[in-house]
Amino acid sequence: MTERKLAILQIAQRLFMEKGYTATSVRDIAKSAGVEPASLYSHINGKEELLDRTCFEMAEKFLTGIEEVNDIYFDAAQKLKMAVDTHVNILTNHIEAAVVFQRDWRHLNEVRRSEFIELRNAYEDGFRVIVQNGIDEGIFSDVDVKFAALTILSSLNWIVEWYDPNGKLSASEIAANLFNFTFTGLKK
Amino acid sequence: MTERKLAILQIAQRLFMEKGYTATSVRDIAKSAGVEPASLYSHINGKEELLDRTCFEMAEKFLTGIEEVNDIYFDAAQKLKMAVDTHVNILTNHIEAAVVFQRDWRHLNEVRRSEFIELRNAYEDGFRVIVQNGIDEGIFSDVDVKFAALTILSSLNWIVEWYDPNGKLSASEIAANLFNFTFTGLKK
DNA sequence: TGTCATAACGAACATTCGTTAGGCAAAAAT
DNA sequence: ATTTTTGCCTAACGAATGTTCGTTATGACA
Repeated sequence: MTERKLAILQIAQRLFMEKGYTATSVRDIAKSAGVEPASLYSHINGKEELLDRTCFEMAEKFLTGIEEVNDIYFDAAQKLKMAVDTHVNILTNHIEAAVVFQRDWRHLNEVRRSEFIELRNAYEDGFRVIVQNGIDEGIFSDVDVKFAALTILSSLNWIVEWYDPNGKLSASEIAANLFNFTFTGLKK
Repeated sequence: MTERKLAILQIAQRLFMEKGYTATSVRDIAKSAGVEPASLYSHINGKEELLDRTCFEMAEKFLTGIEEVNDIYFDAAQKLKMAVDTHVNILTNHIEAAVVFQRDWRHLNEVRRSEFIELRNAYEDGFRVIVQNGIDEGIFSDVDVKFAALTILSSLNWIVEWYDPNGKLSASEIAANLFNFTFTGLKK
């Protein structure tokens, strides 16, 4: 990906975050890039490519993260800590892309949307594995695994709605708080 | 509000839920209502009215709920239980409107968006009061109040992303699970 | 010097957008 | 029985949508 193309992608992500994918026009993006609308098409295939790249690049980051955690660590408490940490880090380090990833994946075309949902399910599965591990190890209480994983992910995902890079809580503080909260909610 | 107007509003809410406010056209709504686009304007002032009503009617429901809880109950644990219960009930009983309320309030016009955010803050404040009560009563551990309230609300709000009226978990089971999880995460 | 790739341009494309105007038939109110 | 209201219609509006077109200036490389 060219430097210029990357710059355009980032501009688009910022606008998508601010106004949403559908409400952001190609002309908006062009204006922010200081270029005529038609000129964008020297770099991209179309508006949807910008959404597609954003969603799938983020999905890959998340998925790689959870796979590493489940590969490397053994103890469920450690795994949970690392998974939360990784999630919060990816999210806060790419906040614009993360917001788009969370909110606008619905506007992918049918085929890509299906693929996206599969990746998302795989990621959720990674968290279910952790919860199940904890139960098997006897350190988590015997909760509904699916529900617990979903609730943890709720807290993690909602961060995009309030995270402020200049706010008083740093990414690692947020991660620590969230691990503490979810772990206490789970442990026996 | 006329019967017909209410029907149109509900049709719009279903479509807004499925495709998002911006991606739903007046023609889509008209088609679903079995009517020509122009005919809708006998009943509504414009597309935005449908979004506006949805957002503010839901906001009022939530706000009334939390105010009642904080008025009636005394003990923080009871309050939390009732607040979670009320939230889950409003949400599951009006799932289409709830989804729109969650996702599309950003597309309100500037003035109404500000008003909406104020209501939302007031609601969050209601939860902060509960957490603070619990700390003062000595039954909750000494957490960051703002952060805790936000995390609880994350779990509650994320329900709209996965709730299935025909799923295996009923609204009251969801509420019970969520209270259990958040309460355990908070208590000393 | 001639050839090619890059990145931009202005103009235009067909389509869709939310909305308005004006009329017409049936139902409700007087 | 006459008037008014209701609910819908067809037709059209101006604006905005994503995208394609042919062209051009620039600069690297042969």
